[in-house]
Amino acid sequence: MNEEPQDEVDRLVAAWRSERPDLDVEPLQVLSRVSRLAKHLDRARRAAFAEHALEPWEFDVLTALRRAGKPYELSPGALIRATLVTSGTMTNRIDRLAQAGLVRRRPDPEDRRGVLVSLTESGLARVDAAFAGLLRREHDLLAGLPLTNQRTLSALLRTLLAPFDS
Amino acid sequence: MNEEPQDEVDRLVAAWRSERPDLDVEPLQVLSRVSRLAKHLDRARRAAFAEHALEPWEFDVLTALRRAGKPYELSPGALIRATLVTSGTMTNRIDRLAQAGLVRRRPDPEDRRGVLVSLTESGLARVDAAFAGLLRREHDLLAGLPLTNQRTLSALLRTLLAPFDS
DNA sequence: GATATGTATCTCGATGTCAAGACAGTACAA
DNA sequence: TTGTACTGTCTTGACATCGAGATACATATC
Repeated sequence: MNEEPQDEVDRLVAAWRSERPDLDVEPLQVLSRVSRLAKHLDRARRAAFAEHALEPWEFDVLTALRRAGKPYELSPGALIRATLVTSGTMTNRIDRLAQAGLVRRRPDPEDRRGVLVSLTESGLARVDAAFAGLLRREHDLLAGLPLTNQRTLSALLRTLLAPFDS
Repeated sequence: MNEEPQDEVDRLVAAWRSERPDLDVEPLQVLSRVSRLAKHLDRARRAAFAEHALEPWEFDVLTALRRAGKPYELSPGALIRATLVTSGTMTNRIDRLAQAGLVRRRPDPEDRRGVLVSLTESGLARVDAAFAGLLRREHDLLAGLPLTNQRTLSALLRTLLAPFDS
């Protein structure tokens, strides 16, 4: 009845069952895997971006702008919502991206509290190259999973994610 | 044919399809959801641990020791492998946990390079309380998903995770 | 048993993040 | 139109992390 452990979470769950047989540790099967997989993905992404001399945080901001479409311009507030970081972090990120010549800041003509951040030519080129590279790598990571299974997986994850994004 | 977006990733994918129709962004359906969900989970965990005055990093180390079973003792190296952090980070974590009276350090009698870290009484009590609280919350997060679906989900995630943990 | 290579842990400096709060500007109700 | 609450951005200080390197000890090879 007992299967061989196939990943670290199988081992982790088995250890808990042995130490705390009174607890229902079933939730870990899903949620610990999500956390651990995300950690591994972070590392893989870091490696992918290194080829384009980009940090993951730089990529996050640049892609948000890229997705916005021409003129590739968003407010810091919109960038905050897109990247799930705090305002202090975003100010710092924009500063450094501007310093690196990848984005530009200008006052919002409609709201004098506001600022608009846009991609430079160089920022656009860099993010497009890095994104293509990332997709190649991510495609490889998923190679072991047939497309039908990928669809099932993303549908289930969407159910879990929806309450947060509502 | 076009469904309503149900989470942030649906919107993100739609934006990419519109901006870069030449690219196959299907991998994002799975992998972006994993990353974003992990980020939300981190926050939820942080909130759960706050009730027990524990930080997530403290919990990570303490649970690794707890799972080891009596005498709740592991080397820093084993803790590093269990938590996916670097050695510098782990030294720092152990220092602070020892300061807080939650773990104890002693020289490894078998290997004079080595050290063994173990839970104190107080550390054991804290981690057991926090773990029970975490499971309650995680159970609630998964409440929307029938157990069969949870099983499917964890099996698919395991397939993705296995190569990393080999 | 001497030398070389590997392993376990710690130290240190740089960095990115967060939380809290400051400040300027906007929106709306009285 | 004045007050009050709210919004958008930035500033600051504390903090956890990482990466590189240092140190001490262990193991393998000759």
